[in-house]
Amino acid sequence: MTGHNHKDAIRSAKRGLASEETIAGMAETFKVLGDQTRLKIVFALSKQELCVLDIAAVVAMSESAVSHQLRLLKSLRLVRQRKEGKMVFYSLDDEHIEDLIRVASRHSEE
Amino acid sequence: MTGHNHKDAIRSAKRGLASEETIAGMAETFKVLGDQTRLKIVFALSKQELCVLDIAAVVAMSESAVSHQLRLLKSLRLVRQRKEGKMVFYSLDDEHIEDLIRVASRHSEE
DNA sequence: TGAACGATTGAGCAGATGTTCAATTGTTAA
DNA sequence: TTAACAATTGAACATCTGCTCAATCGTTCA
Repeated sequence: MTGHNHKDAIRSAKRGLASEETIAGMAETFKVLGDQTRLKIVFALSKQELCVLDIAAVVAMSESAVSHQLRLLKSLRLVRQRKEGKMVFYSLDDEHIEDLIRVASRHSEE
Repeated sequence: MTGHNHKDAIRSAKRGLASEETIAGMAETFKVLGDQTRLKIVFALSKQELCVLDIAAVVAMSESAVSHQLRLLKSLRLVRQRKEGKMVFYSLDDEHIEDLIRVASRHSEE
């Protein structure tokens, strides 16, 4: 009689689940960090603001590729921009992101 | 003379960057959590072990879709399996993942 | 044995993703 | 004004992703 009660297990597991909205938000956050180019950009900006060309140099990607990714990061409010002459400086606009990166890097280095 | 020194900015930003290997590992972790189905599976398993059918019920996906995702989660060692009769019970196999979820959910609920 | 059940697998497909390339915008300096 | 530079944009493209569907495997039990 070591049976498994599906109904109870399902009910209990559903209770532990976050709301659809929260899940969607979390997945979006993870997804945006789940790309090497974007992750490097976020890393680079965590120390200082940088212009697009500098970011491109740091992450070793084309100016255009970086610009596309910055647009995405900006639309999700992870990043903020400041214009100065013909340059546009980007910086992090989300203090939680650095926490996530810290936890994940600890995890990856084991 | 409020000029911007590209060389210095790039050099300094590069220093702050994690190793290619670490970046790749982190991106992979974020990517695997950056999908609603997988995120729900991880959520569900954070409370208790569950068989495939129960997981499918909880995340409201087909048995097949869930099985495919479980295979991926297992290959990345986020999840572990235990056979019992004709059922296979899955559970979390990575204690860091729950930290990440905790941080991200705090982030998403603001 | 064979029917039922839980789980896995592979092919196929539609949609999403990330980069490149070329064109373009806006700003500065000659 | 023109040339050079920084950045952005859109189209095109190849690749990747995640699901469905049907077939299959393995186990239990009638």
